[in-house]
Amino acid sequence: MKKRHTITAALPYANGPLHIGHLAGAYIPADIYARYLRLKGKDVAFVCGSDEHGAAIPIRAKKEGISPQKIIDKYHTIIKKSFEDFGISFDNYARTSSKTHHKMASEFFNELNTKNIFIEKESEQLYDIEENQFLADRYVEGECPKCGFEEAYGDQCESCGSSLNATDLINPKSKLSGNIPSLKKTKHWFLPLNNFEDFLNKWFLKEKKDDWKTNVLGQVKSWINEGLKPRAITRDLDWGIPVPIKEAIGKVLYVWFDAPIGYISSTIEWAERKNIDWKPYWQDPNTELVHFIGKDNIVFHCIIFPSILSASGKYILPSNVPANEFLNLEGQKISTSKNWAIWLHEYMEDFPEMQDTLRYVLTTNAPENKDNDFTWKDYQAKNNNELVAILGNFINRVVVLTHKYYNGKTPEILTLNENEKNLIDEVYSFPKKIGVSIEKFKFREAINLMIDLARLGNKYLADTEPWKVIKTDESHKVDTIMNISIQICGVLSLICEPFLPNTSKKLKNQFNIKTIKWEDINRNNPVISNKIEKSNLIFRKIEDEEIAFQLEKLNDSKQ
RNA sequence: CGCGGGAUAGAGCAGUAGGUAGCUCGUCGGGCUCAUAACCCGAAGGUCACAGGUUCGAGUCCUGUUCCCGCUACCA
Repeated sequence: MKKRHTITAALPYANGPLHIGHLAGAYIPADIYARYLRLKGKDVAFVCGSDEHGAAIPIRAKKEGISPQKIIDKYHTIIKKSFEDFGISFDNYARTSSKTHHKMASEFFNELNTKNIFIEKESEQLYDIEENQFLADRYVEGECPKCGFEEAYGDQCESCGSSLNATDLINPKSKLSGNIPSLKKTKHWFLPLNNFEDFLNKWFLKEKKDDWKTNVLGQVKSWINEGLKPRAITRDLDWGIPVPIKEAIGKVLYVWFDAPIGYISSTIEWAERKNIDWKPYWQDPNTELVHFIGKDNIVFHCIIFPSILSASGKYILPSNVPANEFLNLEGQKISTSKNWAIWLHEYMEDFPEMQDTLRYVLTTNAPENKDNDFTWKDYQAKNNNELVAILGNFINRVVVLTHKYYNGKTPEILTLNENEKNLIDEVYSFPKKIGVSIEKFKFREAINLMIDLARLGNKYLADTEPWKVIKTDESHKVDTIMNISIQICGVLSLICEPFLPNTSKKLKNQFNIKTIKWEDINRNNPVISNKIEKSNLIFRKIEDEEIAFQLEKLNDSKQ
């Protein structure tokens, strides 16, 4: 029985397009992991989808003067396209507005409600009489009591950053009508996380979590140690999944209650399409569940969602949550509202066919342990000095030499000396080493190893100098040199697949290599064919002007 | 304010059973010329945020301080 792996990547919120931070934080690492496991022959379900509920979407819709449905349709389409462009290989990309998801989330609520897991509490909340609607904190605007900023939200002041209660605001106004909100009683359903402290403690103590990232583990432990409180999982809002009980008319499920369930509904959609049972992917204890997220989502994936899953009793828990830190851009925080970002759909227009370059740069510079900075200059340097000069150039050298000396036909190995035997051993040790790094979620380390193999190839050519040897080559030494070099290219074409899927495809075509299982890449099974195609360069240099243009564009669009 | 993470060569990062500080890029010098002026070799460059402490010995352990990021429960 093949081991099952359920891999999730954070559901992107469908109120804006994707930027490089999204890619670096969750989607590229998740994609590398999923592709690698598939190459190992594992049974993988890699799922994601658009998160289309929550208060921010109707607010955005109102601002743009269109319906919330239009907003989510628009951004779902853009987001989905970006994932396809960048080769994020989801088995299914769903949306939380789907029927499947509404049904699943409602069932979850009902199941836990029937089991009396929730508690109900009444509280007073701001209400807009004219709109006949309760106001989520985000719907209330007013003067910040701490800094005096006049457009503070009910939950937070964007100016001074303090957390607020909507009732603290001076001169509060409804964002819907502009009216002064009044207070009205309302009832909500709460998930009493305090009842889950024992479960969470056991879960974290029983299983050794030494392999979890310190940032994730530290955060989770601190939350548990501080003591957990009940958390409201319903909202007074008209956008979302209706709370599926009679007495809760006009209320919807809190977006963070339904969103993680979206991973499950996405898996269900996929399984239905494939006509297989989805349940083992979420309920078989032998399945390994991994959530890829950014550090802002740690509490939801390590405390709240596991509590919900355990309350149901049928589900497995994540075996790891390798959350990344944040990626900054040119020294500043990426910000959608300030338009300080590199949008993926714009990148594709400016750098068509160069998605692997961005994948490469974002992987080598991934914020695995701490916040990192993306700069255009670094992007250019990594492309020109590493992808072009080391990987692309090595491939090109081998292709050119093979065509020059052998017309594109692969020569045979005659004899191997001690150095070459060792070299071949080393070449075929890379898949294993890279696999170890990927399984530890050290993607930066893994991709550097991949480039190291190209370095090894360059060094081998420099050391053996076939262009000199060929002049007096009575013993056909060059045959062996080129055969080994071609094998290195072959191995590269296979092991770069998780990181650079487009490049891998090109290389496999050029060297006539078929995809084989990761474990089968070994010296008993030389990765080689008898013919090599001539073809275009696989990477191109990026000129200074292109970088200057991007920097200018970035600064011009800043708001 | 509380909690968690981070601070290491010009830049980006590794580095815990505590034992002469590493990698990539950049810079400088040399070699090679098959290759996208690419490749290969060598060198320079760091009081490991700051201040104390434990120790024969601290980037690594302890205490305090500073700065950056996140969380702090109705933004997602």
